[in-house]
Amino acid sequence: MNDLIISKKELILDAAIKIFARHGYYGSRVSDITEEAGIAYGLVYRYFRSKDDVLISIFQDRWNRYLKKIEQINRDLSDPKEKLRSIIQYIFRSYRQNPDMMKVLIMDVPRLDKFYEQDSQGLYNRVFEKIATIVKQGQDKGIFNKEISPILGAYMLHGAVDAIIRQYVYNPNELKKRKISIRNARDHIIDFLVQGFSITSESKD
Amino acid sequence: MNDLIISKKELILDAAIKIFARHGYYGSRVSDITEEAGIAYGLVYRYFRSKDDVLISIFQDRWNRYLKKIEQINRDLSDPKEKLRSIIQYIFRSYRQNPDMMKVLIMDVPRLDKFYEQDSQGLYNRVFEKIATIVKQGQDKGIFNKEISPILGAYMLHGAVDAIIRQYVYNPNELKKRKISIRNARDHIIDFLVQGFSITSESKD
Amino acid sequence: MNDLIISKKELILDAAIKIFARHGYYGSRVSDITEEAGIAYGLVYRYFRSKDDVLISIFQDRWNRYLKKIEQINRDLSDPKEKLRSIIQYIFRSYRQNPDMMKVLIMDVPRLDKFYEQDSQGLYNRVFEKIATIVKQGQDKGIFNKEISPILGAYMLHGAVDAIIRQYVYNPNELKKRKISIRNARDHIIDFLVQGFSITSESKD
Amino acid sequence: MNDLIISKKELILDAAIKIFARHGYYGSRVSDITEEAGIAYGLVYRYFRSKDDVLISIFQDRWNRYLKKIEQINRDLSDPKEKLRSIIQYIFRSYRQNPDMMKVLIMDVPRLDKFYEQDSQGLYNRVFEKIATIVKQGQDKGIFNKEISPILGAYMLHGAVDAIIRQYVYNPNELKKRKISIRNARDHIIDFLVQGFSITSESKD
DNA sequence: AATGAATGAGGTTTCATTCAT
DNA sequence: GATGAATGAAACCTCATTCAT
Repeated sequence: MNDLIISKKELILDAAIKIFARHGYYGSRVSDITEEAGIAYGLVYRYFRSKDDVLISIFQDRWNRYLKKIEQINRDLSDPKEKLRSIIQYIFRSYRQNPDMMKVLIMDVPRLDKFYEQDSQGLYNRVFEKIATIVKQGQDKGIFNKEISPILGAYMLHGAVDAIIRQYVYNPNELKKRKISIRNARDHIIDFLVQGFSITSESKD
Repeated sequence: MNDLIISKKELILDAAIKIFARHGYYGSRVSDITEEAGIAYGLVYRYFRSKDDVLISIFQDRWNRYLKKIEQINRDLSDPKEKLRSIIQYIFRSYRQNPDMMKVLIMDVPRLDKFYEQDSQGLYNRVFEKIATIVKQGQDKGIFNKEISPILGAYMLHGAVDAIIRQYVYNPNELKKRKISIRNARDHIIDFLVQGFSITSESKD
Repeated sequence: MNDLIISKKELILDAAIKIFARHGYYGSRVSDITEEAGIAYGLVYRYFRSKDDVLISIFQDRWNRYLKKIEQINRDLSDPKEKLRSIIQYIFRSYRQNPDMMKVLIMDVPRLDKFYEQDSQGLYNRVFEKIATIVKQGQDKGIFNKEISPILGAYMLHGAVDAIIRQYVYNPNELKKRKISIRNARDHIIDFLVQGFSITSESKD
Repeated sequence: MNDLIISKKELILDAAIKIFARHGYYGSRVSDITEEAGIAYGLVYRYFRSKDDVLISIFQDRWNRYLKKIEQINRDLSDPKEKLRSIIQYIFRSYRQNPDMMKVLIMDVPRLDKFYEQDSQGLYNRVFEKIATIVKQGQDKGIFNKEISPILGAYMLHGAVDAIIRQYVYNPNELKKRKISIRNARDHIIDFLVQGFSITSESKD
């Protein structure tokens, strides 16, 4: 029973994601959010300090889950390749389940000054460190190319994944034209990136 | 002689880059730009339709050059690996020469509604098509893995490069901590991406 | 026994005085008052019609006491000079006992629209009439200068006293610099004002 | 010709005085001011930092003139009694010429936090020091009672004058009832206050 | 009586754009 | 072309008041 009751905070956050995804953060009015949520204008300010705060909360809520997911993947799997594959799959799954959320995370969050403050950057960096650690494990195990800086690898992995998703969100025609489905794309990316990390005959030279 | 005279339009564009880089597009006022340029408040509107238009002009100016550069690389080099290497080097060189410009291109341009209108997307897509064509050449020559969609490869390449540059711009401490210089990073990326594209013993199976 | 129980109304009033004194009427939120009083947000509205009403109640509570005090002074003393002296002493004593209250009475009450409505002005004017009557008595007894309008005298007396207290409240450094204590000031004022009313060689001309 | 052109700043200030006098500072909207001035909404913010700033400017403009007037009185007259008389006359004349202005100065200015900042308090205190100096001169000349602290005298003088004017502004019925005209009042006050300062037979004892 | 979540009107300020000179 | 004063729409946030529990 209690599970059915969505907290007001959650309600606002969900509405904000929908609205931000539609018009972008700067194109969205607080009143759009409250209207979407079916609540009174001022109520947002009982749960959030400001409009900024709503956006940052979306980021933090989501990236905390992401961090936990990575930790879980770390526990459940042992092969670094599988771990990276799992992370990428998770990102794509998140996109399919809530494309609006992903849109907001990719397009709106990084525009916000507050995102670059200590608090959020800490969380942001922690995620990349975790991914870098996985790369490092692969290197130690002799699976991944030792030439690659683990942290740079983590950034590149994310950059590549984000770029693809961004195309699906904002420029889908180019991909439809070529008949590349999102699942297709995901598998390409996994192959490409995992291979990028791997030791090959060439890099063995 | 004429080359020494910077047109007013150019003057405004240069000032805008500096200002947008500093405070972001939404954090910048038109008056900030004119002040930086040392011109009258309203003059921007003689050269540009709107504030949006200024940002889009920066994008178009730059990406037209970028397109030409890729075409030149295409003419001058024949090895697809070398071509991609050259493109990546060009992007990093551009960043080193004008980091503000790159900041604006990565952070502000893609977050502007107008960027997703026909006009700009045409230019944007043309660049990615060119890069995709290079990947295709590599595949036809038996150098690149045929499994990879050329267009996805192009997006990933750019996404990875952008992600790294974004870290240098917004989160440099993490990279300084690890003593990874920008040139270092560039070479890592080149190795990683070019290998990602390449046929390897593994992908040959 | 009942005397020890402070009614909720009283509790709110005391909290309001503290809060209004600190931030001024317009700078104080109803929630500040309830927080200070340690009661629920909405409870103020069970005891008062509005925020205005709280301030007006402070005024009325206090000025009713003040009126009674003046009446008592009128009964207990006979010399008009002594009466005025007593009134001034009472005001200063009130200030010393509850400076916050005086701050509110001097600064907030007279700047509230509602204060100028019939209801409060009646009480306000009754006090000044009482003081004017004392001046009149002095004139009739040949002690006070008949040239002075009693009501104007009453206003001036209060204006002078209020001005001094206001300085102690808002600009105490100027008085500290000159080492004038509040009791000092009180005695000066009494002398000055009582003399102002008195018949002198000059005014006898 | 130039004299006929009122600067925009002046225009706004005049409108603000009218509006503040009518509804009080907190009851006045910036749009009321611009409407009264017949100008665009945002123009206020080209000439003033904020609504606060408009009110403070009124105070500073006026009190700077007041200070100059006192200085002029100081130069032109020699008898301290005459000087005080002149100051009081000046205040009453100001009131008659622009009652709205006086209303604002008495009722709105002292409510404003900014008024208590260094800048405005400096000006405020300088005026009182000047008046105190005149009292001191009178004491040195053997005309004024040495018992009175000059600065307290200055405060009392102003407090008494302000109190009377306030009654004319907000509570005129009480004075009309008693048929006391404003000029009447002025002369009473002058007599009362100047006598308050003077050496009398009584204070000579 | 007590609580505090919910309401929503209202006002300040910002700033892109226009326009008279 | 150049200037910068003028315009006014737009939106965030506050907070007095109400109301369901």
